[in-house]
Amino acid sequence: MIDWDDVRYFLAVARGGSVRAAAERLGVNHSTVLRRIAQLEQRLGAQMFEKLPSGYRLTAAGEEVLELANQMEASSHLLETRVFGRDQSVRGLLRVTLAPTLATHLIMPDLADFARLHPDIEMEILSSGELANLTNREADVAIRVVYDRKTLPLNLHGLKGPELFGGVYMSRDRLAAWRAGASDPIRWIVISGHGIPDWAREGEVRTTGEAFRTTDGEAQIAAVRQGMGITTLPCFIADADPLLVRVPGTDLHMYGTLWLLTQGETRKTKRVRLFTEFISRRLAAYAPLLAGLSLSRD
Amino acid sequence: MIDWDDVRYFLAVARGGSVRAAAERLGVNHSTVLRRIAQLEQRLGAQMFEKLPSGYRLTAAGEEVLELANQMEASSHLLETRVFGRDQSVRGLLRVTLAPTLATHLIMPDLADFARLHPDIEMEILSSGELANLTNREADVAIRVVYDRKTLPLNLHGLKGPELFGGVYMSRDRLAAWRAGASDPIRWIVISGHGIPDWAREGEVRTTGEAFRTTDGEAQIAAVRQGMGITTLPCFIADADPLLVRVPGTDLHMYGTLWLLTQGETRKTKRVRLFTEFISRRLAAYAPLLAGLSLSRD
DNA sequence: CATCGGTGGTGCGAAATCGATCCGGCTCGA
DNA sequence: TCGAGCCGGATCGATTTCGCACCACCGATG
Repeated sequence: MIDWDDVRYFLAVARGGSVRAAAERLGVNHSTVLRRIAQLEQRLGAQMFEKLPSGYRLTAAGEEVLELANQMEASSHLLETRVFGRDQSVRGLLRVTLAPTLATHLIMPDLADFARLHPDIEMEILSSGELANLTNREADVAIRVVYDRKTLPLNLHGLKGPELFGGVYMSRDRLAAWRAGASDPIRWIVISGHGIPDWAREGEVRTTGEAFRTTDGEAQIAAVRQGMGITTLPCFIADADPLLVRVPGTDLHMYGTLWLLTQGETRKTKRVRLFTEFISRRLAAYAPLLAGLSLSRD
Repeated sequence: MIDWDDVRYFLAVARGGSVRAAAERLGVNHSTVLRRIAQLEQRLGAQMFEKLPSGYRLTAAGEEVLELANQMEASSHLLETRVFGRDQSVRGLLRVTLAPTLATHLIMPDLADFARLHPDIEMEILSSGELANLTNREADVAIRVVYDRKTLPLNLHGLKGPELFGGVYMSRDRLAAWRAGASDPIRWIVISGHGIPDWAREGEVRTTGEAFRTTDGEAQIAAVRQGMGITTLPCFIADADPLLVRVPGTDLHMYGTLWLLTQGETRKTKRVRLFTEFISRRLAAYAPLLAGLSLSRD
């Protein structure tokens, strides 16, 4: 096997026309160039230069080598430019994964702010349903709601965020109608696969009929806004929605805790550190909202 | 400027999955690999591997490097083969890879003849189990048994040889004992991982008990010679063995076709042409033996 | 629980590489 | 004609690199 670095010396000689010129360009002693060219020729079993008194001149074989050496150089340059300082510099790609509801209802404005603040960071938001795998480097940072701290993967580094509370909600108009004595059925709205938590059944308003099942959270919100019935929602979504009110007689309940998760080596990069610091400050500011304590308008 | 040879080390680690595996593949000490990877990462200013207890794993930056390192390797291989292809002298190295059974039981005498005929050609026979990679120039010529022509690599040049047949064999003494009424169990002898082909089950002699499994072909032959039972073997091996006979009532079956494979530029060299012409003549002469038609002694 | 085979990491002495220097040959122009 | 300024090549001591022998760690295994 040839020493790839010898090809670099070969290129310098082919371009400089002499061993000494190549040595100067490479910043090494000319005897080093001499030895490495000799080594390359010996390993390839071919003469690539005519050793003239006026310098080194490419042979026919050398011309062919030159072509492929140029290819190697091109790849090497691409390699360097693409990756050089990738970790230290701000410039580069940052992938963030989070739950869709968090993205659309809460922190998308903050992501936008961050992107505006750091135009060199190419951002990719992965909020497509299921959890991305940090260990496989599908994402660099994950923002997750964790119900039980013990379920956190041990190989990830976690930064604890504020706690997230949920409540029982219904349409403001529907509640008014119910108070006025309307007898239309009020149904439970649930996402398929999920049940109705016990703590949500204690309100004054009684439901009737079968549950109304939706496929995802957005449809669930739409349904409750249309006055379809009662559902449980995170406070930060429902409290911010003027069409929704908490069902009288119900309490809040903790959904879980927000965690910023990063992984191994990627945590050390500048981009990831910038993002985690930024977003954790923003999350901290959201703490009252997330806890359901910001009912200024009600 | 990075040391281009470090990229070669990088490739080995990326493929081997660990520093030690890469070191073995490169034929150097693992601490050397460790140092050169560290040097490359430092010069590029980026982490290319996560240093896990289970080994080195590519980071996102490493994935990008890998792509371009592969390009460099491709150019390097082309460079080597191109130069080698220009070499028209008889003197030099010629590497041939073939299946171990072919080497030991059939064409080693022919390789010896060729070596005697061309003392200036330094020969290297690679018959260590797995297929050598011609594209990486691990070998110049490959002699392979090909079961399906479609599986031939498209980038290689193939010269078709004779067809290879196999049969069902057992020990001559064992068959005589069976005919005399001996009731000792006769077992199937198979190489671990291989099954018993349907076409081999049709003979007069019935097997009993569990299969007898061996790790390689040589052990298989030794077992059948000891009268352990019945097995399938290429005709050119078994017909040449006076201790073995075909099981009555069984037919021959085609194993595949012998192919002489050469690669790109190396095909043009004098040494390779000399060898392929020589060995294909010898193989053609073996055609009856390989087809199982030379039972002069039975 | 001990063991065993795998991993990455670390000093240290040996070995290979490099750099400085000198030498001879060639060319070209004063 | 002769010396300046190139060139490649050889030698030798300094420097870097490498291989070896360890260590700690982890996971599987008996």
